[in-house]
Amino acid sequence: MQITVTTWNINSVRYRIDLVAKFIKAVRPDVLCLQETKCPDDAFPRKRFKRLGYEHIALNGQKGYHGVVVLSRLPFESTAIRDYCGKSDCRHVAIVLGERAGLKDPITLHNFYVPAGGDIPDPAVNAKFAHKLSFLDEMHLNEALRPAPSARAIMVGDLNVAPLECDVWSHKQLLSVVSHTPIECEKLLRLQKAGGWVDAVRNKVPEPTKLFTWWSYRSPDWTKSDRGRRLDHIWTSDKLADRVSAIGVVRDYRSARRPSDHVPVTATLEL
DNA sequence: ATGGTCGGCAACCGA
Repeated sequence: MQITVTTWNINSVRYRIDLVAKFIKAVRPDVLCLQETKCPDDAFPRKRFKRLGYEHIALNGQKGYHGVVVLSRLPFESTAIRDYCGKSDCRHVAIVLGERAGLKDPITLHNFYVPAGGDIPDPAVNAKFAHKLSFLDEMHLNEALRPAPSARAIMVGDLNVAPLECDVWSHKQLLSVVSHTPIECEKLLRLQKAGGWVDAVRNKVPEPTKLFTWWSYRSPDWTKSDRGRRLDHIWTSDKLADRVSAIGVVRDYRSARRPSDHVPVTATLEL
């Protein structure tokens, strides 16, 4: 049995619903995890996704900001939402795929949207950066994000950190740019290690090959200089690490009409 | 060195 999982920061699911539909028709992932849906749950385009084959939907959205969702062709056993940093700002949703999806051994899947952190990389003067660091600390300490060595789990999302030198267009020029500062890279890699997570994307596209999933809107032509960053991630628990057979990053979606600034990242698992 | 662009939602916020 094969399962494909996609993560994509869509920057308004309603504004970009046709682009998502196009991606679905081309790739047909079993599980589609979106971030920055910017959509209250009661306004979420459920019917459109059901028609596209995604009958099972785990929502955590709100008006205007942030928001995450897991859309699944496979039925799941349960869903969970957790608040971070004492805020109900819709940055996490989890599901468990189990018997109903045809899996004897269940898989827990977490979908995250880590705070971007603002512009100034100093928590003393920038509350947004302080929030981001606290969020990463809470992820580090959360027992639910430390699966047992025998457990099957997946973590995806816009983690808003490009932790490796080859995850950014220029390591030196981005050392003091939020998303690639040493403190956030260390915190992300620390929680990855503490949870026993394996970077599924880097297992397939190893260092030092550059790989990006995001290009700023503030660049007249993103293809000319290719100044991207790898902010979107797919990790698996150690138990699943050798089950990942393919990774796809579809850069073309950055060139779509009315694109998101992020592109979809897809993992194929052989179960 | 600086400013550059998005979407939501109706003046700026968050990115």
